[in-house]
Amino acid sequence: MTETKKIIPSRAVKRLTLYHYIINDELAHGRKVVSSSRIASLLNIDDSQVRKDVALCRITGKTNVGYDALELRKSIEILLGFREPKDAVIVGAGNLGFALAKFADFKDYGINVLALFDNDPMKVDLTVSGKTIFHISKLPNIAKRLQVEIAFLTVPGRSAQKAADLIAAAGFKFIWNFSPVIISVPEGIMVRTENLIGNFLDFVRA
Amino acid sequence: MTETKKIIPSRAVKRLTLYHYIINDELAHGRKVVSSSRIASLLNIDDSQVRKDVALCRITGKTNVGYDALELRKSIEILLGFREPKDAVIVGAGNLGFALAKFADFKDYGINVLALFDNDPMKVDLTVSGKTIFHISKLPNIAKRLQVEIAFLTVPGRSAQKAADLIAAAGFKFIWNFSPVIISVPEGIMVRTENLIGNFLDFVRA
DNA sequence: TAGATTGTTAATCGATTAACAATC
DNA sequence: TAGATTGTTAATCGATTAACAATC
Repeated sequence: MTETKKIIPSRAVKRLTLYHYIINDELAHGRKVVSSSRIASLLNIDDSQVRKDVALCRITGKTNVGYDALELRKSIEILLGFREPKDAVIVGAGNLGFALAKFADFKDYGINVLALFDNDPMKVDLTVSGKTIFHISKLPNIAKRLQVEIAFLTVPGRSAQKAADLIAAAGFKFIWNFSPVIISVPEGIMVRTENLIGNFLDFVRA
Repeated sequence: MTETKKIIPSRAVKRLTLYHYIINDELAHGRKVVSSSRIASLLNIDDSQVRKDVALCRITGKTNVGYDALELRKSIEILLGFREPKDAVIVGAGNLGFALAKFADFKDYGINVLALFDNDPMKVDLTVSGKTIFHISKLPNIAKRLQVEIAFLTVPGRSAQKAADLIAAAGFKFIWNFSPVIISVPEGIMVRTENLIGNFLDFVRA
């Protein structure tokens, strides 16, 4: 097992998600058609880039008009799997964990948060957006019972590796890491580090 | 004014930030030297990529040994401007705003959060990590007084455009947008949308 | 029609990877 | 020395942009 199949380039997945944001907004404003140049100008990208990405959806637009917004939205949802919900748990019930647990938009994109975990006994049994906080020691049992493979790691950097070890031992396959630390995991487990600081620096650097 | 000068490629900035995470960890474990292959294997990238990025720092390693960890760390800090703190405020004092306000690591990377803003009167005058929450109506005054140019936008999607309008009107130059919405701003203001959902989908897509 | 927009190919651009001489 | 690592050039790869015929 070297790599997940990747028919759609990473960049395209990210852009298509942004197109989906835009189409939602266009529809909310009563616009039923959206053109490649409209999307492109909102994102400051090339319009032929948009058309190429849309081609991945296997739909066709109307010459002189643009794309049917509902049709394009639906195609993106199918292509990117918004309609095949993926379960996840959050490890670290701090503010960031709470924010992700409460993030209503996740559901629209097929991300289904089931529960939170923390090592603070004071937090255990509280609920956030209807999701229970469990003690971290329950992670292996509950993970197995719920068959969940995805963990969001929202603990402080100094605890990240230890938490990752627990997550790995509990049989998870994907760790979405929000801490500014590179964690090591056994072969076969995928880690994605959300590099907030790097993104910020790339953004504001003079 | 079309574009900020960009001597260092975006990708390199992000990778160098990750190298910094790694060097911190290596030093914490008493390792004073770090090689390109060590960094590369932790990040699953090519080792010549690492050497190329390091070359941007204008330091040289030791053949047969690697890079001096302290020297490389310092060079990255200087190159990326960690030592020239940038002030910012947070608009939206929800869980995500709180998480960013409390995120201790920001300081190490030159990100200095001064205050938070919210439209909920109940939150006004509370403090988070020593930072005061002000009513959103105070944004123009305080922004001018503090000379701050960067705003982190952490309100829900449905309020994002409205909040962005206030931020733009208050004279900010950079908006780091965490909501799943593409916001429109006047010419001359930079927006970066942190595409969490896109990143997630790119990560776990089968 | 004239004008606007798609779909797609070709050209350009930039980023990653491979290779290897130089070095200690 | 032998082995490991850097620094750098060349080769490859992939992504973006330009261009334009086809269409309504």
